[in-house]
Amino acid sequence: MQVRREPLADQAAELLLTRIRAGEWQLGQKLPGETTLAPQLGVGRSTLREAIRQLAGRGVLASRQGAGVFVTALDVPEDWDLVLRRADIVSVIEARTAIEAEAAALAAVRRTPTELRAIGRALAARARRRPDVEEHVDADMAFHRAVVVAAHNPVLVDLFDSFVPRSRIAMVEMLRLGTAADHAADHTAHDLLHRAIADRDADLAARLSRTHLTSLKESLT
Amino acid sequence: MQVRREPLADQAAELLLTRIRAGEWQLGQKLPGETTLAPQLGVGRSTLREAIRQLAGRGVLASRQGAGVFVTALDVPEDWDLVLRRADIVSVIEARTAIEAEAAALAAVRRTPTELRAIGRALAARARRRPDVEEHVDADMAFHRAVVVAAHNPVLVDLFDSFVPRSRIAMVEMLRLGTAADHAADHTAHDLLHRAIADRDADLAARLSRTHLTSLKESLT
DNA sequence: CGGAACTCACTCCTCAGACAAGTAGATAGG
DNA sequence: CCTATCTACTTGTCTGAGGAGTGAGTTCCG
Repeated sequence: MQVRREPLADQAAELLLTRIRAGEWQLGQKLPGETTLAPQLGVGRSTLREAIRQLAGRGVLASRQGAGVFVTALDVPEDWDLVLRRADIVSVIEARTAIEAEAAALAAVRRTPTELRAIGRALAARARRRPDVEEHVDADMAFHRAVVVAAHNPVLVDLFDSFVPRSRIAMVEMLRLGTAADHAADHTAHDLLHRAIADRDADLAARLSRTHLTSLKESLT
Repeated sequence: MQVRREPLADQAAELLLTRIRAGEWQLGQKLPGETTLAPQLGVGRSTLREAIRQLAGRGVLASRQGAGVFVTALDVPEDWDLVLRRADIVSVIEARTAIEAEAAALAAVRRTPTELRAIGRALAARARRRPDVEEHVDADMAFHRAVVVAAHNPVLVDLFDSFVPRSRIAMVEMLRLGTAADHAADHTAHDLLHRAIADRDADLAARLSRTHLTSLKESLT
């Protein structure tokens, strides 16, 4: 576990948010002035201002020149996509593992012939070599999505879709940074998953999904 | 309507957002440096920094010291809770199965002694008979949540929490409509899960979670 | 030739100080 | 009592300086 050095402004924002949630300042009330609050938190005034801006962007605070900074909401409608974007990539991959393994098992049982064909087409598209990294990642995502769609569960599909942006960024980065991508082994793994779903082998499909994503996780740490 | 003088930082943030949405910088790409962008927008560096912080709070931008400022999203999207409320309860339970089975396996590996004790306490509280159906459901949810928390993965916790309201409604309904609830068998199933996590048996923990939720799903159809 | 260690330019991060602009309560005058 | 002004306090903006992390190019060694 790496000790990530978080910017002071972010720390200050989090600290403020906890104090707001704790009820230190009621809704609509004014916070202490910047010149009071900054030394109290042990940061410079500009740093505190950046923290306030950050919370303002999230809708928690609002400042009025000459008057002060006011609390506009105590309960942040914790936007789900925001959580994902901020989250550690390892946590995201683990959640993806849960979703996709389950979906693969369900897909093996429920897939229609049409969906099976769609998975096969996505697999073929994925196998084509591309010079552009992003295109390859997109093709990979399309294959995985086809599997999830075949599970006939809209909740799982929505979950998968919400994971895509965050995973995409991480995978593009990983491939760009020359992490040795064993294309051949990668392709056989996907091919096996395709066949397991074709054979209606739910257990194998889940296992294959799991091992594939686990190795992805390990290559990211 | 009076000409409301908007702070420069807010104007800069809006301007940046429109340029991002216009596709001037792709998703995941780096923005020009502060020293370049500030004069270009006609504002000071600190003002630009506050604008960036504001967008960071909204999840559109993310800055990494030494590297630059990157686009993390082009738009802030839909409401997740709405999707769940509309969804079929079977789909929700299936998604819960995916999440909780994975979480149970991780919890078996990662749980601290404190967390194990918390799970035990939740189990004891759950065992106490209650006249009120809702209280029993809440106690059950608390137990399952304790397991997910022990998995040390904030994404899984948030996912679980988002499933709670919908699941709760369904379970209360089910218990009210006299669906034979075998309390004794139910309790032993939860007790076994507790022990599997105590014994660090990840495989067993996952299997127990899965069978428990599967039977719940079948009793709902 | 290949890879590891180093250098260095570039980036964001933080602080301090100064002044401008706006607000709201206190105050003085009608 | 009402109004206009004053004034202390607040946020807004800019500048300049130095600290710290990143990543690409370079050098050095086996």
